[in-house]
Formats: sequence, C-alpha cells, structure tokens
Amino acid sequence: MAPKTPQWRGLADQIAQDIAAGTPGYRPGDQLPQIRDLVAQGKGSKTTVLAAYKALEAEGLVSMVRGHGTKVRQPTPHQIRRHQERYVWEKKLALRPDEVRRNNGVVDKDTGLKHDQIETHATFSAIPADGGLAERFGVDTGTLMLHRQYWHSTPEDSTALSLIDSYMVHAVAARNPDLLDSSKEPWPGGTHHQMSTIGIEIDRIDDGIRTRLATQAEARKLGIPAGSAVILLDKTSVSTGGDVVEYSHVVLPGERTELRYSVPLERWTR
Amino acid sequence: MAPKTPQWRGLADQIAQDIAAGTPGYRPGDQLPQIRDLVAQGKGSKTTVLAAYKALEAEGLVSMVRGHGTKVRQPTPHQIRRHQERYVWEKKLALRPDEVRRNNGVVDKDTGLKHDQIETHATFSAIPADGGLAERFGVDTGTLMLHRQYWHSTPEDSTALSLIDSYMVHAVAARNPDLLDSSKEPWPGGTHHQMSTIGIEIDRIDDGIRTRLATQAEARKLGIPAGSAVILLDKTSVSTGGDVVEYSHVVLPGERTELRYSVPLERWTR
DNA sequence: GAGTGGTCTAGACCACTGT
DNA sequence: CAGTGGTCTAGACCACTCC
Repeated sequence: MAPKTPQWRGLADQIAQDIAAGTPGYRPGDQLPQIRDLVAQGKGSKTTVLAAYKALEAEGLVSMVRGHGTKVRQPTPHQIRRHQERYVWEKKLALRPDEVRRNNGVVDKDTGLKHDQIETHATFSAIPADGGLAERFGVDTGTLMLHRQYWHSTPEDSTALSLIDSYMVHAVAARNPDLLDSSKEPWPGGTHHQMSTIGIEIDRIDDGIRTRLATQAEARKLGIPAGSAVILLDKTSVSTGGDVVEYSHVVLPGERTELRYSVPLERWTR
Repeated sequence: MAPKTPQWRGLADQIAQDIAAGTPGYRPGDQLPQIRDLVAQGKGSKTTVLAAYKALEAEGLVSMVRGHGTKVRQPTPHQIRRHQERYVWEKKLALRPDEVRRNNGVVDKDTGLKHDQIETHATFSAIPADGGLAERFGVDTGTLMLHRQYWHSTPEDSTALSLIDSYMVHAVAARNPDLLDSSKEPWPGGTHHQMSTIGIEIDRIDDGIRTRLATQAEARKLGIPAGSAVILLDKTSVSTGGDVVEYSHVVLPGERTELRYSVPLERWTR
C-alpha cells in the first residue's frame, strides 16, 4: 500500500526540493512565501502550512522569526573537534613562554578563527556540590565548588560556538586567587596552565558523549532551530595523583559539529 | 515581564511533573488520560492537548501509539560504548581459538546481554560507489562495493540496538567467498577475523561522531520517539598498509547511548 | 466495530519585529 | 503602526490497533 504522506509533509518535501535545487526564491537568505499567502493559494489551512514550515525549521533548512518572516538558512560550516590532538596540544602549550601562550587559544583550533576574533564571556560563582558533582569529584555533598560558565562568540555574530559549565573544588582553585577572578579570562595558556599554578598536572582526560534535543534557551544562544539536536560532552580531567580536578559540561550545536577520535591498534606479531 | 508560556507548554510541564513525582496514574507503563477526556475537562482544544502530548513524546517521557493510547515510558537503560577498549578487545579476539570466538560477540560488550540473547539480522548487496564512498576508499566512482546492512535485537523485543551500514570494496571482500554470504552472520570473531581471512590486518580505527534528528524509519526501528535525536557514528578501518578497508555508518538511539573516550597525556618531565 | 491518536479546516486573537 | 509567525478553538473526518 502507499505509505500515506500527510499534506504538510508533502508541502515540506516540495519546498525542501526547491531549496536543494536552488530554485530562484529558494536560495540561502531568500524570504520564503508568507504562511498567509500559501493558505490563500490553497496549499492548506494555516495549521497545515505552519506544520510544513515547522518541519523544515526542525530539519535546519529554514529559520523562522516571529514578526519578521521565514528565510532559507545559510548552510552552516562544520566544526571538527579532534580532542585527542587538542588535549595533547593544550597540555604542551602550558609549558611554552608567556608570549606564545598569550597568542594562542584552544578555541581557535576548532573553528579556524583567529585568536583575536573570538570573544570570551565568563561568569563565575560558588555553589555547594549536589549529589552528582560530589560523586564525580569524590567529595561530600555540599562541598563548596567553583562554578565557571563560559561561552565564546565571534564579534559580528552573537551566537555562541559552545556553552560550557566548568566545575572545580573551590578550596583547590582558591590556592591561586586569580583563578577565582572572571576578569582574568581568557586565561593565556588554558586550563593546563591554570592547574600548573596550583601544583596540579593533568594526567588523563575522559570524554563522555551524549545527545538530546536542545532546550529553547540553548537553541537561542547557539543559533540553531528550536527542537534540533545538541551534543553533550562531559569532560573529566584526572590529575597525576588520580583525583578528578576539573569537570566540564559542554553543549555543542549538533548540526554543525563533528567529533573525531582515532583508536590505534597493536600489531599482531608475525 | 513574565516569560509567557503557551497553554500547551503549561499542560506538558504539569504532566511531566506528575511523572517525575510518581503520582499514581503517571508511573511507568500507566496509560495517560485520553486526549478527548482532557478536552472535555477543559484543558484546551484537541490541538492544544495534542501539542502538549507531542512535546512529552519528543522529550522521551511518553510513547503514543495511534489506535492504542499514550503511556508513560519505562526509563531506558543507558548503553555505554567504550570504543577504545572495544576495538582493542575485538582485535585480540580474532586470534583466539575457534571455540572462544564462537562464544563471544562484540555486541555483548555494549549491552551486557548474553551472547545467545542477541539476534543478528543481515542483508548483503553489491552497489557501485558514489562520490562519497569512492573518496573514502580512494577508489574510482562506480567501483563495485559490498554493502552489508545489520541490525541487532533481543528475541523478546524487536527494537534494534543500532542500525549498521557497512561497506567494503567488493573485489577485496570476494577473496573469501564466505564474506559475501549473509547466512554466515554473525561471524564468529568479528570484523578483524573476517579481515584476517583475506590477508588484511587493521591498524587503526577512526570514529567520527555527529548527531541529528531521527528519521521516521529510524525512530520506528530503534523504538525511540519520532523526532528525537540519534548519534551517527562513522567508523573507518585502516589497514597496516594504510588503505581504508572498511567503513561503517552506525545509527544509535541518542537518548540511551553514551560514548566514552579517554585521552592519556604525556607527563611533564620534572 | 469501538476506541484512540493524526490530520485538516476556517477563523479569531496574541506577540513580536520592524519602520 | 503594519506585517509576520504563534496559539487556540470547535468540530469533521481519517487511519490504525485491538477485540
């Protein structure tokens, strides 16, 4: 039997095809027909046409703004993150001279953007550890933690590249008062250098990767359609002493991010 | 000003809260009130109530089946995949005696299920390489490829644990005719043993990780709500000779999958 | 066939973005 | 203010599941 496609799906597919084909009026940046117009053209009731547009928005093809209109989105460039190389490189950076550290950032490596084209926004606070945090760090529930929220952006565009929530045990971070001062961000040389100022060397970083739909707030900040997917990256840094010294929860825009890991294998003896 | 929540959002939040609190009638497996009933109770029009239910479905809290009803979903167990350990272990398995290979599978490692509780479904075909495949393997467009589709399931439950599309150069795979025969699946000892029968040793595996919304077909096969997120894993196997010998595209249910990678760092000399 | 979700309509009114 | 998407209604009819 025919698979039975709803009317809104058919309309959405037709528009998607026009976009893919580059039909005039359906190129990136172009304004799509108003919902009311399509209703007047007999493409369906307002509910039906809206459903079609919503589907296209969820698929990342168009962006809808209330009061403004519906436009075809620019194809978004992929951001490829190779964490194995990145973490190794970042650790080495911490040992370089001040001059070098000041002119290099980790964010650049992902995006290909110049160091001075990236704005860092940081908000610091102190909070008691909830059950989850306490377990991660192996401390008692209620232990005071340093909570640092970051997001990075380019100057012309206020959409965030990622949303970062970073945690450390407050008493540990406080060994260097500069670490408690958000105006010191972006820190030249990154996390590894910060750690070195309080006598900590990071031995291993564990990444946990999950996905879910973006919340409305996340979608707005990251500039992605509401209801699209995000990648959740849980990054745990373990010191040479075997302690968890830092934990970051990173939200990445799913549609324009790819993570890469490489697993080398031991050769069979012949 | 008040953030202004739509009526459907309020209704969804209220039900979500009941589910979180374990209110009688809102426990896993319980049937939720019919849409028509809520309409009769004045919770809104059918469109409004349906929007609330749809939101809960997208969030993974309930499952809706046309003609049957809406139930609170069982919290789904997490599947944690540690590919570094997994790939290393799988390579070693290929060298073990037949007896051992026959009683171990890779799928078990992810799920904790017993070897004989997993059913493998395999479909093989031969297709010409499109541009993307040709580039990956470094062959000409149109080169004949072996395309193997797999999915695994437990006997009592027909939902797939993952959907796998695997590719090899057909002429290479054909060196061992058994590799072209889908009835030989599941192959005792996995991919590495298969490769060893045609004189190939895998030296390195590269994982690429992305995410997007599930298609309707994927959602149905994986038993996840329509419109929820999936993880896309692109797995490329490189031989000791430096050739790409196998490429798999794996679709994983986002809400019940976590990938883990660990990055060891060189110690600073002191 | 009874029951349940899914689609669709026609139209009213609200909320936000621009000028 | 005009213009555009977002929410909501009341009700009709369709498609699927289960008995």
